[in-house]
Amino acid sequence: MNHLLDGLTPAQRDAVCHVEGPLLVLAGPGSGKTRVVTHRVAYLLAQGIRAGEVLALTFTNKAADEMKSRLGRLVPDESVWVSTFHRFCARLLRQYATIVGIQENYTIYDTDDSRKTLRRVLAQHHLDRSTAPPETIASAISWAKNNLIGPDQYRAQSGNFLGGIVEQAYPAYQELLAKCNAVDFDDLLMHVTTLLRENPEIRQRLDERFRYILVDEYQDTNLAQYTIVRALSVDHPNLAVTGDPDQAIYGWRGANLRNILDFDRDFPNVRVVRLERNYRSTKRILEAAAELISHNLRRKPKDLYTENDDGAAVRLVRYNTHKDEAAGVVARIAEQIQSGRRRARDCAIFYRVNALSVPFERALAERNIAFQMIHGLEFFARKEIKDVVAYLQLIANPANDMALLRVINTPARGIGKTTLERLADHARRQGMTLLEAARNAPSGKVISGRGAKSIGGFVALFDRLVPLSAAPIEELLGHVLAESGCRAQWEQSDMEEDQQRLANIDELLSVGRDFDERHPSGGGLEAFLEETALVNDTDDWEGEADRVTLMTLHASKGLEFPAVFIVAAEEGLLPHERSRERPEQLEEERRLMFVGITRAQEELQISLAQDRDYRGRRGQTIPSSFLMELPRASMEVVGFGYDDTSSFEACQPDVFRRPVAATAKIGNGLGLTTAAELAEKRPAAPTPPEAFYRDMLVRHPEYGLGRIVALGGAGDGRKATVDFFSNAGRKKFVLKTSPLTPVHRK
DNA sequence: ATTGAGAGTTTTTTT
DNA sequence: AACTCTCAAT
Repeated sequence: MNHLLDGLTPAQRDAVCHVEGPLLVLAGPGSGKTRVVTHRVAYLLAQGIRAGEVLALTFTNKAADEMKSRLGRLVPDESVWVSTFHRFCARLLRQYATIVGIQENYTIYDTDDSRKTLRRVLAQHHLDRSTAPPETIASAISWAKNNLIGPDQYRAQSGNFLGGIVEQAYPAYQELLAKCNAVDFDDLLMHVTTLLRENPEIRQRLDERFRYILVDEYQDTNLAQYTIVRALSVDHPNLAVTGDPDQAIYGWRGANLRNILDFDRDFPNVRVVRLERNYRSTKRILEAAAELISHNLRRKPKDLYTENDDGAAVRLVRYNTHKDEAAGVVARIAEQIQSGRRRARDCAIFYRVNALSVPFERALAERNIAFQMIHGLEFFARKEIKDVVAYLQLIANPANDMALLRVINTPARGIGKTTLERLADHARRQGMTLLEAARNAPSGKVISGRGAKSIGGFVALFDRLVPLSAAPIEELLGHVLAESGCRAQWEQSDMEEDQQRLANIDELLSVGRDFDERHPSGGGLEAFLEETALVNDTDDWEGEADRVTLMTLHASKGLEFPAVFIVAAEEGLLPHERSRERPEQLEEERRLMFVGITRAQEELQISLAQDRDYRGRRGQTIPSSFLMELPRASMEVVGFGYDDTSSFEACQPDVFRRPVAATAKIGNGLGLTTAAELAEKRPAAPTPPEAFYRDMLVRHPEYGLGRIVALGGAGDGRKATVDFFSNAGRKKFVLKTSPLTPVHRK
């Protein structure tokens, strides 16, 4: 057992050796938290506690996988249940579904399905023309669920317009979910809290079963998660939570900082361990982080320190334009790679919003530096994947109307909008599911003869697939692809897009095969669907690949890199404009920057551009107010008029003038591209919109070569539709402002 | 039933 | 700038 304690500090050892009773580990960034948690689990097991009594909960699959693999190395023969909150709840509900009023074969709706369900509800109640966008209503419902306010309990404040709509929409939405035998992500948590609250004997049994519970990133828990964890720690209050209030960045998703701040009030006998020594960053970097976060008022002060070297000064750089910023950052990265001092994988670029990645992607591509982005379309959110998975969902849960709507005319079977509306009408009047309605679709009267025939064909297809539901997943998928005609449709097409779809489908087949291999005795369709619903591919960021990483500040939590570049530190972006109304939100933005800074091990640069194109508009920027809160005296400040700190203040909001001399200084001896170099690279005069014609070959800096297949509009509004030869597919551009250039053949 | 043009939207994100 | 959705025209 001694090896578990080797090399630990006294504080870390305290936490690891804590067995009975509540434990709060306040762990600063880079303080070896994961190590402490895994060693503690191993220690518990060494004390004779059975692995089955231990439950470790995380927020993300990535964190769960990380913990699992580190535990696997420490105690190879034991298997502790490590899971995300949602997966844990999904499992429990599979077992206790009927008690909370759903059936065991329930479907988990992702954001997309849940949004569609809500739209349907709004349309039915004629609320869809209200001024409240579905997005807003959805987040209000989500907020209510996370705060355990049920559909019948929701009451709008008088005079609150949005609240009034939500009060109507929420119960109707919930009813429609129930009818489809479906739950959304928030329901997974809310149903479990109901289960535990209304069934004391079940609660007690589970409390007994999970005697030792660990929760990671406790500062990000919302009321529902808090309630679940508390309910399971009544008779056996061996609850160990780890977290850092300064890294709470999910307040906008319902996380409640009070959960961690008041933990000692909930569990009076709590043992509190503080891990404040940082093993990750240089002194200079940690200093900057500490100074910044000290401006938050709503926090428990803490002493961050490190025995690491001073390291290089943190750099604060202002560039002329966003393009200069991208070129400058990338030039610096390129220089480090070329000189052999770093590898691409050592460098990361963080930004506040995804849209800011574009200039960096282009600059990296231009220099042929490999990069990976954590972003965008998740694998299981792609249309073709969702379509095929929807067939499986419908087989598993025939009440799932959303799945039926998705597949009934995919591929096209001549079942149009009118036919569907009548079918839905019929279903609603008869109180049936859409599938039931389709089965006895009254030909002639309600639905046209042709429509009824198509519907009949679909029902027959469904009936052919159902008997195969117990087959291995890969085989079932194969049948679905063949019988539905999806595969044939894509195979016959010569569109690049459809070829890409086939490739994605192959990927899905291999996911199925992998599942089959892991569940040789037949894991069950439901288990497979649960897995796909609760996974997304943000999780498979490859830490191993030798590539520069681009990601949002949010995504950076939990990671570390030798060299970090935080870009676009401008008012309105960081802090984001939508967070300026309330002081708590501003503090959260500050924490977000704190998280970003503390990812850096050796080198940190924070930058901004004086002029930035954003959302199609060009404008002058204002330096982030957070820059004023950094220890500038010990930093290297570049590009703020004169390269010294005193003039920094002159760049604050009211003054924008930039002496011409400063332009040259940006690149001076700092490994950055000089202004002159940048000017050379700037493209020649743009091609006028009229010069483009049909079938013309064009080049896009990101998507590569393509052919114009359609043109529309005139003058500045002239648009072109381009088919790219790469797998970017077909895209549309406003010619006046697009980066498209004609390709001239010799 | 498919296509096109126009309008409106655009934080962060797990699950 | 670019995406998504909606409505109208073919």
